[in-house]
Amino acid sequence: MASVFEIIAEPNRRAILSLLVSSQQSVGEIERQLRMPQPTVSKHLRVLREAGFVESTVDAQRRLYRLRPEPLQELDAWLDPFRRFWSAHVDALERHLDRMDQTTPLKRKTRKKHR
Amino acid sequence: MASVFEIIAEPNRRAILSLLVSSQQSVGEIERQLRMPQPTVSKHLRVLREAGFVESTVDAQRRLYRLRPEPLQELDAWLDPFRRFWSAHVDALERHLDRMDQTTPLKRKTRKKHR
DNA sequence: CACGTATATACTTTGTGGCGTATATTCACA
DNA sequence: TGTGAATATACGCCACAAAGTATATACGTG
Repeated sequence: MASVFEIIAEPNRRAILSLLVSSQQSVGEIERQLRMPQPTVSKHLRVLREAGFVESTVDAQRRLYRLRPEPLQELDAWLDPFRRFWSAHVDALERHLDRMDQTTPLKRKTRKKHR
Repeated sequence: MASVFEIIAEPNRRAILSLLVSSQQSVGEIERQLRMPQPTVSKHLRVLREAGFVESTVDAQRRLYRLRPEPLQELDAWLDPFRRFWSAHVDALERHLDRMDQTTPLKRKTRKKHR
């Protein structure tokens, strides 16, 4: 399992990531909050760790897992060209509507600029 | 196959999406540019279409596929809390380095504000 | 209306990932 | 040092998705 995309394709892993966004958690805490069996949690954490999504520190018998930003930033970067695509689309739509404003000056709400 | 995440987990599908970001393409054009067998292209396009990533119009025997923004915007929205997380981290790091600047006024390059 | 092109679909096979169950490891503490 | 808690790992099983091959469908053109 290589890519960022395959890692986050698994719902339980996404749940774990979302849980860790607020603060670090031990395996047991994750297990309880997400109601999933302990081996499942450990196995997914292993995958996440090896892919760089999380890191852990030892606290006696507990391991505290916390988020690392890099892999999700990579995903964010992948989205970039698509963002350009859809903002271009919004622009085109707005130009279209503005043209309609000129041709048919009716009771239309004032067009607001985006961003 | 339900979620946006599972859809984009497949490398060939990501390749198709990246190809369509510039402009719409027929199945044959995709087939040639990505060097993948025609049934493979058609099957992935089916998945992408049913998940709302692409739409097609008929041009005689050809079908022209183009991108639709919604599903990837959904992914973008999912990333939101994580963006807050890592920008908080950059802030903390900067505060830390700024503090070091005060305590050890050495030959450090001038700290630049981000964003 | 026969033929070639473009695309979609059906069927089978194969590889892989996730889960459950059991067990190993590590640590604190009595 | 033995016992229980917390976590990790090993193994077997099953579901599912991707790919390949073959075939069907739709359309334009001679």
